[in-house]
Amino acid sequence: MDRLKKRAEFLAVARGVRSPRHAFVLQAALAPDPAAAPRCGFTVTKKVGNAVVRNRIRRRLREAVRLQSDALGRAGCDHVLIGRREALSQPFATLAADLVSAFRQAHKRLPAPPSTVGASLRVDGPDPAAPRHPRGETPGRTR
RNA sequence: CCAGUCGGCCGGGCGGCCGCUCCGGGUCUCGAAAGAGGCGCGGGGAGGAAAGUCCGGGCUCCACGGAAAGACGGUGCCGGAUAACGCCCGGCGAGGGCGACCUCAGGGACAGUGCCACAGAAAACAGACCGCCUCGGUCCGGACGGCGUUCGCGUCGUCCCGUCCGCAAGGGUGGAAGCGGUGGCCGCAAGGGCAUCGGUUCGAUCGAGGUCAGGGUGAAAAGGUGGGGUAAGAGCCCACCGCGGACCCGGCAACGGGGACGGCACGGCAAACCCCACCGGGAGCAAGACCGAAUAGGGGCGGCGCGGGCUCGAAAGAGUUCCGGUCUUUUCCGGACCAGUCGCCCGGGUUGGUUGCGCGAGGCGUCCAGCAAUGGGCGUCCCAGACGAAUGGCCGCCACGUGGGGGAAACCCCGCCAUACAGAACCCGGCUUACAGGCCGACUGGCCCU
RNA sequence: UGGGGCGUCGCCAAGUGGUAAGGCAGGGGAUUUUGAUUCCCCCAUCCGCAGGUUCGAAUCCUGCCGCCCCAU
Repeated sequence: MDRLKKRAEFLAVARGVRSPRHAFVLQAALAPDPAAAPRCGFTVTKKVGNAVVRNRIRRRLREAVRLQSDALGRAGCDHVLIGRREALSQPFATLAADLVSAFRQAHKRLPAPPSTVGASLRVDGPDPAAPRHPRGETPGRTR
C-alpha cells in the first residue's frame, strides 16, 4: 500500500469518515482517481510521547497494515491512521484484528466509487468528495 | 570485612521467518540513446548521551580598501594545551572534610559614582551626642496672707523674679553635709539651734579644655589580650598575637618564605554602575549551487501588419500626424515608440528534482615525547545517509537481575507482558541534563587476622 | 534553525536587594426573623527546581524544568 505524504492529502482525508479504535483512529476518503491503488498515511502527534514512542507506534501500525494489506485494500481509497498511546502496548494480533474491522467499517460507510464516479461525487459534494476537489482542481488553478 | 573518595568502561548476545532504506554488481522489460522499471544475489544501516541547543570551530553566502577606535556582548588567579573555546590539563590562593578528596566568575575598592534596610550615639571617617576627667563661674530668693512657734524661725497658699525641660499648653526647681571665725537667742551648765563670713567635700547647672576606655545595637563599629601608666584616658609605653611593609631569597608566573621598619593608618559590596586586560563583522545547510515541464504573464530582436478621422483616388491603395496611450523630469514645441500576429532568444517565479552529503581536527592498534591535557611517527580500516523522514514486526534459545518453589549442595522448575534514558537530519570539539543494571582500576578511614 | 517572553495563594495578579500588596473564590464571626448587601478576622515563607554572590535573594548570577509567542 502506497504512502500518503502531502499535507493537502492528509487534510483531504480528514474530511472523510472516521473509525476509532483503542490503539488508533482510522480516517478514510475516496481518492480523486477511483482506479488508483489504495493508499495510507500515518499521524502520531507530539502529545503522545517523545520521538522514540512516536516512531515505535508508527512502525507497529505500518507493519500491521503491510501484513493485512490483502484484507484492507480497496481501490480508490485513501486512509490515515492516527496513532494513540495504546498502540504501543496492545498485543500485535489484537492490533491487526482492530485494523481489519476498522477498515471494513470505514469502507462500508463510504459511497460506492467506480463507474458512477461523476454522479456520486457531484451529488454529495460537501461530504468526502468535497475536500478532494481542491486537489483535483489544483492543476487547473495553478498551472 | 565495613564505610567512603576518584577515574575509566559496558549499556544485552546468538539464531529463524517476513519487511524498510542505501550501495555494488547480475538479469529481464521498455527505449535510438540517455535512462526508467521489475526480479532475485551480496554488503552496510542510531547514541553515550543521537537529547537540551549553553559555548567554540569547520563549511557556505552576504558586507567590507587595510585596519583601528567607539558602541554592544562575552571572558576574567598563573602557566600550558588546542583549529578554537567559557572546555581540558598542571600549579597557586581561599573555604570544607579525620582522610582519600571536594567546592570556588578567584583582576581592580588610594579613577570616580553609588549602596550598607531595621537597630544603634555613630555605617565610613572623621567627628557630633551620652558618659568620664580637669579648670573656672553661679547655686538667691522677694512681697502679702493663714497656721504653728522655744519668737531665732518653720510650713502652706497667691503673685513677682531667677533657672531648667518643652514648639506650645504646661511641668520641675529655688542645693546638701562637715570644719573654723564673728554676732545674737534659749539654757544654771554641758550644750542646742539661727544669721553671716571664710574655706572643704559632694551635688546641680553653665562655659572652656582633655579623652575615645565605656554606650544594651548590628552582618559589619576605633587592632586583640594582659601589664604599666594617667586627672581621666589613649599603641602613650611594654610582652605575645594580628596587620602593613622597603628589601632579600625561591619560582617563567600566580604566589610562597624571611623581613629592617611603621607603630595601626587602609570596613564590606564590582554575580551595583564602572575601570583595566583580552576576545568577537553578520547570517545560517530552510546556508548556498544547478536543472526546470505545462499554463499565464514580462523583456529583447526580426518578419508581416496598423485603431478613429481628414485629403487624393472609380477602386486597390497612397498621404497626413488631427484624435488615444507610453517615453523624452514638468509645460509648450519637436521627436520617438505602441496597439495585432508569427518566429527566435532572455530573465523572474509557483510546484518539483539534483547537489551540498559523508576520507573526517576520522576509528582501531602500537611506539615515542610530556606529570598531564595533548602532540608526533608507523600500521591498519572505510564505518548510516533518511526527507510525512529507513534501522521494524513476530518468535526461539542464552546471559544477567529479581520473586516464589524444590534440593544437603551443585543446581533445577515457574513467573516478571522485568532489562533504563532515549532516535541521526551539514559535520566536528566541549558543556549541561536523563539513565535499569553491571564491570575494572587507584586511593582513604576504621575493625579483625598473620 | 534562529530569536523573544513568562512561571508569585485554588484563579487574576502587584512587588525588581531589607522578610510578599490587592481583588475574586474559600472558612469563621457580626448585622438580619432568614437570605442578599455591608463590616471584621483567617488563608503563600517551597515566590517553577537546584546551586552560588551577599549580613540579607521572589528580586542579582549560573545551570536545569515547564509553558507560550515570533521569523524562516
